[in-house]
Amino acid sequence: MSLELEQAAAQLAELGHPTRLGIFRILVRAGHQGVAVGEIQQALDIPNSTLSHHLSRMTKVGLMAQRRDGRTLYCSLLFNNVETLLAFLYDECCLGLPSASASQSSCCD
Amino acid sequence: MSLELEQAAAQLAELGHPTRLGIFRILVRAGHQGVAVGEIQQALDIPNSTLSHHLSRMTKVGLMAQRRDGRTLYCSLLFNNVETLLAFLYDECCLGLPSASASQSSCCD
DNA sequence: TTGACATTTCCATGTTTGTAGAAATAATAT
DNA sequence: ATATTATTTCTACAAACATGGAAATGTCAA
Repeated sequence: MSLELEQAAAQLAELGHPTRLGIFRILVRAGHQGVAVGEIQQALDIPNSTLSHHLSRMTKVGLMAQRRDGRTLYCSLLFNNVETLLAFLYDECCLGLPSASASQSSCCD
Repeated sequence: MSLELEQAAAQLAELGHPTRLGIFRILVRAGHQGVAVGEIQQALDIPNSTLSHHLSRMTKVGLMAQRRDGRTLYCSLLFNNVETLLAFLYDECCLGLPSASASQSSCCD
């Protein structure tokens, strides 16, 4: 089983949790500058230890990164990696089809 | 937390497992006609009960469906639902950005 | 150098998952 | 009826995960 697939699966597994998908959503909207952990906590209203656990998981698989500024930590999405992941899925979905390039503009009908 | 997000998270969680992502890959390539369970088993070389477990999970969240023809069961991707899922992610990623529509052609740089 | 703030690490606990052998079910052929 | 093929359900168990309280860490301000 390819490393690429293992990597994609690991990242998808992290996105596959309501709270973390919610975090993802917030991070996307925040753009490259990122959001403070505390801001995420306020938005989602969950205990700090629980949030921290989810953030560290997402960081571990390369979905986001953290950078400290004074006493607040900013989280920001690793957009490159997210795009790689989505590209993987789209390749599997559309370009992966034997006849896709020739006969169809979209495989998902 | 919205139902749409819960649904997306549930489907992503299923894709977030190497074996199941491998199944997904096979199903995509098989197109609408689908693949026999036995064929998937041969391709992945895992015990029938383990495979069956993964297939039922994927079915449960609406990623695929099964249809019997004689004594073989064919599995096929629910392409509509997969596209909905990918659209959700893409919306979150690109259209979700406040300034996306105005200033950028892609958010994932 | 004490106090407040922001966040993580540690710890404990209950829940879900992944795995696979063995038995059961379904469909077909002889 | 019986055997064969195809697949699921049952069962059990270890490993991983999710949750959150409490204590620890890092940073700044007075």
